[in-house]
Amino acid sequence: MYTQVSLGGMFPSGRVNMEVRVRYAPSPTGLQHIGGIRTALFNYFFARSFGGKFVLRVEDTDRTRYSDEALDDLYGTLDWLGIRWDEGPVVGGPYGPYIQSERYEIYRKYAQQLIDKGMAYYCFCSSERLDDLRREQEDSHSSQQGYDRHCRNLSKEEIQAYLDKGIKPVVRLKVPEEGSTTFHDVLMGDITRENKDISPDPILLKSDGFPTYHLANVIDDHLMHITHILRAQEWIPSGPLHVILYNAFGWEPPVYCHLPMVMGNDGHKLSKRHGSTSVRDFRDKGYLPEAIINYVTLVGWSLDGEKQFFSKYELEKVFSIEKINKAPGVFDYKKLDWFNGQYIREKDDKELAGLLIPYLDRENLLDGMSEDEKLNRVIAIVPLVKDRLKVLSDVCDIARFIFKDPGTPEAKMLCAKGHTPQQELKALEMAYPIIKAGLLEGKADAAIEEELCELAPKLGIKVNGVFMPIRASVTGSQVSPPLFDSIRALGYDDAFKRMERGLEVLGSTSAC
RNA sequence: GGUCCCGUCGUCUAGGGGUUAGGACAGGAGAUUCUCAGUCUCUAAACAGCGGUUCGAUUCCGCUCGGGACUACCA
Repeated sequence: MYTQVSLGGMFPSGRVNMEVRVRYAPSPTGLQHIGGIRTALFNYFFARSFGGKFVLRVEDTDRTRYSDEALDDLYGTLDWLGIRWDEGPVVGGPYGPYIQSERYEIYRKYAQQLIDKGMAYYCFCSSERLDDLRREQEDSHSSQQGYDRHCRNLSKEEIQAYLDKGIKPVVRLKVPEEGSTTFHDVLMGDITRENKDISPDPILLKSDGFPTYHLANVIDDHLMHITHILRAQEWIPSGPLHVILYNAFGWEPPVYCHLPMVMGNDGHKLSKRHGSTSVRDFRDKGYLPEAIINYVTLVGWSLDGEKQFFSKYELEKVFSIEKINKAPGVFDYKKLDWFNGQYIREKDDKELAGLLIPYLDRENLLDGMSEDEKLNRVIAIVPLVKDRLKVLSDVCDIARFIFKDPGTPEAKMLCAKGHTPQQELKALEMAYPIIKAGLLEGKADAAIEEELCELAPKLGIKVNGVFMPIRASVTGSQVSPPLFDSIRALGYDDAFKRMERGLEVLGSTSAC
């Protein structure tokens, strides 16, 4: 036995030198899902790591669920993530069109080919009959599931009779009733299924003339010279079916690699009820593409279990299919938050300011400022917020007090934990002149801070009790960025006015 | 119901016939500190179970159990 680099199972017919061509083929029926985008990423990285081609194909053969918005979202999302496709809609390519609805005639032609070969047939069953059949099977717990092959052996005359009646047929695949079908999966190994357990004669061409996924995907993958199919594990059950189709056409199937699914914390397929699932949602909340890419590729894949930060560029080099995990993975929102925070902290102030402005704008906090003013003001506050952001939109809550008067605070708000309004009134009365004078004289923060701290023992309260009434007066909140920085960001005049207002509130309060 | 896939800390994972089973997030404790973050240190936490094979299994095999997917004129 010789040892050899075993890329064997990874290439069709063991051809190791061929160009890798993969595709991401979503259907534009909704916003791009985190799970879908992970499939796109895996395909993209796999292609890049082999210097191959990443093809985008739009599977819009279900015209009832199609939406323009979904298509825009697909392009917008990939663009935002920085995932460019080598061939596909917009950019074109040698095997187009890349939008399935524009390939209508192609599918009809190949379906006819199968009919001519006797490997597919017309079916005239009404959807009512099919519904009844399904219901019957369910009620009787029949082991026989699916279509009963009613039209499988219609004579020429019978077919013509139906056609004459104007009934629009569907085309069904003749799945062999005997034997078994095996396909190879890079991760899973060989997967075999008895032919009798394969969906009995699935529809290839719908009555509207459009193909179903099964037909379209096989034809397109072949015509587009796709070498590897990386798709979600939910497709495993139809793997043998697709192989039967390839065989029926006399084509060689590509190499399969079924990706583990992305689940919610309850172990079910990630869906809306678990939280945000569309990339657009994450983008709106202020997640960075770097964080999404990094985290999402880490569910179901890891390099060595140690390294956890990966740029897109690195992944294009280092991604490998054999390191994909077989087991489904739970999408951890908290961990995404952590990654996002890490990437936010890596930004320089100017870039981060540019990212933050749209969020501040969205809440009208920058009204009346020119673009230059906005940039300068926001750059100035970035140091205060940077460490406190999990998502970009957090900036609004953290920095709102700088741009908008929080209004007269409640007395309770002004009191540190365990301190009475009387104590806090005294504290603020004494602290205010110190801080005002200190700031105006340009004293060092540390010096002012020391003076304020010395107040605490004199008043018999905690240091926190000295700072809280100031903080809460100025920011309208018990949590804020560091006090002196906050005051400077706001401006002395406003800050002093708010402290005076705090004094009034405490002065007119007896208890809280 | 049938078919298929999966099974290491709560979560993402590394590892693999003999290891103190490693890392990260989340959790807990502490340090820093004007609050909140951030940062640093420490800590708790796993091989689903049962049978084999073997000198030795978490690792290989089988079964059980658990979880999931599919079972559309949707993809």
